[in-house]
Amino acid sequence: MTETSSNSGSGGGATGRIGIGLELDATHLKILEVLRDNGRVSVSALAERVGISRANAYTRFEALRADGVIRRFTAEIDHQRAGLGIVALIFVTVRQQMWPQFRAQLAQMPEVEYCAITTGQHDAMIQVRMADVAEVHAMVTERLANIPAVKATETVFILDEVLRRPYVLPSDRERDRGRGVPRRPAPSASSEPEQGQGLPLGKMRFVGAAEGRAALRDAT
Amino acid sequence: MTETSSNSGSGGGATGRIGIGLELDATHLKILEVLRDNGRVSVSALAERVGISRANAYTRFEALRADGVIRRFTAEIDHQRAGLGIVALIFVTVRQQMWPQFRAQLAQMPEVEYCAITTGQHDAMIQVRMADVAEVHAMVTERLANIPAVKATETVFILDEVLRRPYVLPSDRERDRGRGVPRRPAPSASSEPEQGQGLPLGKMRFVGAAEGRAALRDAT
DNA sequence: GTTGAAATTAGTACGAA
DNA sequence: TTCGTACTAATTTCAAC
Repeated sequence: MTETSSNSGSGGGATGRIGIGLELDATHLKILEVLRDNGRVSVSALAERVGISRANAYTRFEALRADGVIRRFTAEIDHQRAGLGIVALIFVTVRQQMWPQFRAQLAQMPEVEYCAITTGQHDAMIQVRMADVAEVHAMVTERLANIPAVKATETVFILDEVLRRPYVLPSDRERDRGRGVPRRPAPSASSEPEQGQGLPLGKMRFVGAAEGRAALRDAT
Repeated sequence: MTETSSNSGSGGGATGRIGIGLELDATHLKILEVLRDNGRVSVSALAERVGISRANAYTRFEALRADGVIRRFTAEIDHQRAGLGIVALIFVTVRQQMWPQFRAQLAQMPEVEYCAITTGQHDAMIQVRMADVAEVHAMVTERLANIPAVKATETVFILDEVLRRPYVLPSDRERDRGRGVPRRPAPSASSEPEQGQGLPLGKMRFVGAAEGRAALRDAT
């Protein structure tokens, strides 16, 4: 069997446990880098690119998959050609007691490509792909609106997808090899950059959770 | 050489040419469906699953890649394990005349995973992955703020990524069969709620393009 | 962790339905 | 077009180093 039986992936969340089952070194990151750009390389070619032996590559490759660092392999598809050229973002305000229902309903909407719980004015952002604009409208008004957990929605359309990188890796920024993955988020003291003097901070605005959530209870 | 020399992808965007070079039939969609869920299947296994001969599978597979319907193959990575557990959305207001500069700057930010031009209150949405919250702050205040094209930003953090499907296909909606795509945790009482007819349209809100958005497309 | 050889599988070409 | 088969080249596995 040559086939990589992919695990389900797309999972339960960024807020999950941090428990580390595999210590990632620079070689692991290099492997991830290669596989991200070309998920169909043979392990032999992978070993050659990373600069390790084949057996080592097989071991690490399987370890990464078994440990869940690699969730699955997938094909990136041109949605326009596939018939789903319309992309929309739907920002949802959820009744706080009904999150489980909201999640359950979401799982039954195959046209939803992405959903994240966010801080800020809204509670969640949903990304959908549709054949035309009318379908988006139908989706929002007929399906989302009928979910009791959904208190309100706000929809914007995506005019152009400027950038879509497969999956960002730490090595994208830290080009220095030999350093592994930062095990723990550094305390603000060490990593806090000298945020300088000429920064136009005035035009920046961070939206915390509390701000939007407070108004959420009162609003309809 | 078995390796699929992936094209660059992630490029100019969804607004590209619409010209259809390949008529996609049901078999093509089935192939895409299989490859989306497991980008590393051998063509032999692919042929077996789709129900066509190996030779046919090779032909169609290569046609889909050559025609650009399949942009590339990639590995889905657990960002938490890889050391980038913090996700943030940055909504950017862009000075309309300076859109090309904005794009150019964006291309030089490898930590940006996704960027889309949207209708609505803001002009663009950027998704970034970072090791910690401080890095997001640094990114926004030091890098984005210094781009002249950026007029203002608004940042929200992602608390949980509920759903992330590889890539939605048209066939996802047509199949209500049991083994469809939606195999995500829908544990609780999760059956069909009565999809009533009364649409609570009042709580819906569509946000159209902001003023002067027409100049955006020309400037690109 | 690395190399090398054996067994298996993948990729290609060609003829036939 | 699609299928089936044979041929060639590559990969994976497993062994010893």
